[in-house]
Amino acid sequence: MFSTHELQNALKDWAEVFMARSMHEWVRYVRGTGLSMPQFSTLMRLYYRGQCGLSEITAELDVTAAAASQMVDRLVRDGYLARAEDPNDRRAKQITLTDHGRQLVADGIAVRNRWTESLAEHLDPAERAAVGQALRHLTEATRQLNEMRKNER
Amino acid sequence: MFSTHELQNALKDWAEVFMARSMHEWVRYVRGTGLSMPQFSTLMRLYYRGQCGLSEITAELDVTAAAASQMVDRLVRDGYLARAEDPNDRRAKQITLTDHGRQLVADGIAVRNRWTESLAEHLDPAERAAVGQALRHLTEATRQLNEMRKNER
DNA sequence: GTGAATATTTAAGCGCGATGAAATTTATCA
DNA sequence: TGATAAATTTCATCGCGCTTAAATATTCAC
Repeated sequence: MFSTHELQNALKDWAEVFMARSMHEWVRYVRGTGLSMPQFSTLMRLYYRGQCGLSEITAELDVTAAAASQMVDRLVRDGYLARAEDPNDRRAKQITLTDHGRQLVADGIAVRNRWTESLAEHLDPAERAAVGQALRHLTEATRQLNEMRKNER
Repeated sequence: MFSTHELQNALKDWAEVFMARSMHEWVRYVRGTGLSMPQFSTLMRLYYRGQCGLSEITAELDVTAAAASQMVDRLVRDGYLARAEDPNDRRAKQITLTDHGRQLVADGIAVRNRWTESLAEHLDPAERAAVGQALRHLTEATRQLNEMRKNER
C-alpha cells in the first residue's frame, strides 16, 4: 500500500514544503542580524562543532584563504569571533566564538524551534506518536547517511 | 507514550539535521551556478508560483524596489528572466522565467531529490509505510500553517 | 482634468565577498 | 642547516546587493 516510490514522493513533498518555510525564515533572521550568509554559516559551524583553524573555514565555504581571512576579520572586528594562536602549530590560528556570537546563533535556533513547536501543536493528537516515531527514524537515517558521506571523502 | 513535548523534540532534532544537510547542499549548488542567494530565491519563487510583478519580488526579498529592479536587471542580462509589460497596468512589469532559468531551478530540485531518494532507500523497509503516512500528515499541517500565516498579514 | 498615489527605473555611493599575487611566519624533511 | 611546504595575512581590484534620492510613466480619485 505504501511503495518505495510513494515514500519517495512523500519525502520529496515534505522536503519541499519544509525547505520553503524554514529556509525563508532562516534567511530573514540572518539578514536581520546584519550578517551575511557565509558569516552566519561560519558562526553556526563553530557553534555546533567547536573552534577550528582558518583552513577549515576556508574548506567549508569553498573559497580562497584570503576570502576566509577577511571574513573572519570582520567578524572579529564586530565582536562575534576571536583569534588565538594554535599552541601546536604557531603558523595556524584557532578561531573561537565569543559569547556574543554564541548568543546570536542560539537566538536563531530559538526562532526555528518556535516554528517547529507550533507545527507540533497543530498536528492532530492522534497522529503525534506516529509522526514522532517517523521523525526519529528519519533523523537517524540522515545521520547515518551523513556519516557515510563523510567517510567517502 | 509520545507526548507533545517528545514530538517537539523529535521535530527539533529533525530540523537540525535536515537543515545542516540540505542547507549546505543548497548553498553549494547555488554558488556553483554563479548566482547569489537572493537571485536564486527569486528564480525559485517564479518557478513555483509563476510570473509576478517587480513589487512582489521586492516584498519577498524585503528590499527596496531599486534593489529588486537592479537584481532583475542582472538576471535579465544573463538570460534567466524576461521583463514584459503588464497589459492591465502599464506602469508595472511582468517578470517571467526563461527556459534557461527554469532549467536551472529544475536542476537544483533534482539535486535535492537525489538526496531524499537515497534517504528513502536507506530507511528500514518495515518502517516505510508508517514514515510515509507521517510525512503526509506533516506536509499537510505545514501547508495549513503557511496558509494561516499568509492570511494574518 | 488636475493632483496625488503607484510601479518602476536610474544614478551615486558604500560595504562585503571573492580573486590573484605577493609577503610573512613557522614547520618539515632530506 | 637549508630548501621547500604550509597557514595565514595584506593589497589591489572587481562585481554584487543594498540604500537614498530623484526621475519617469501610468493610474486613480475627486
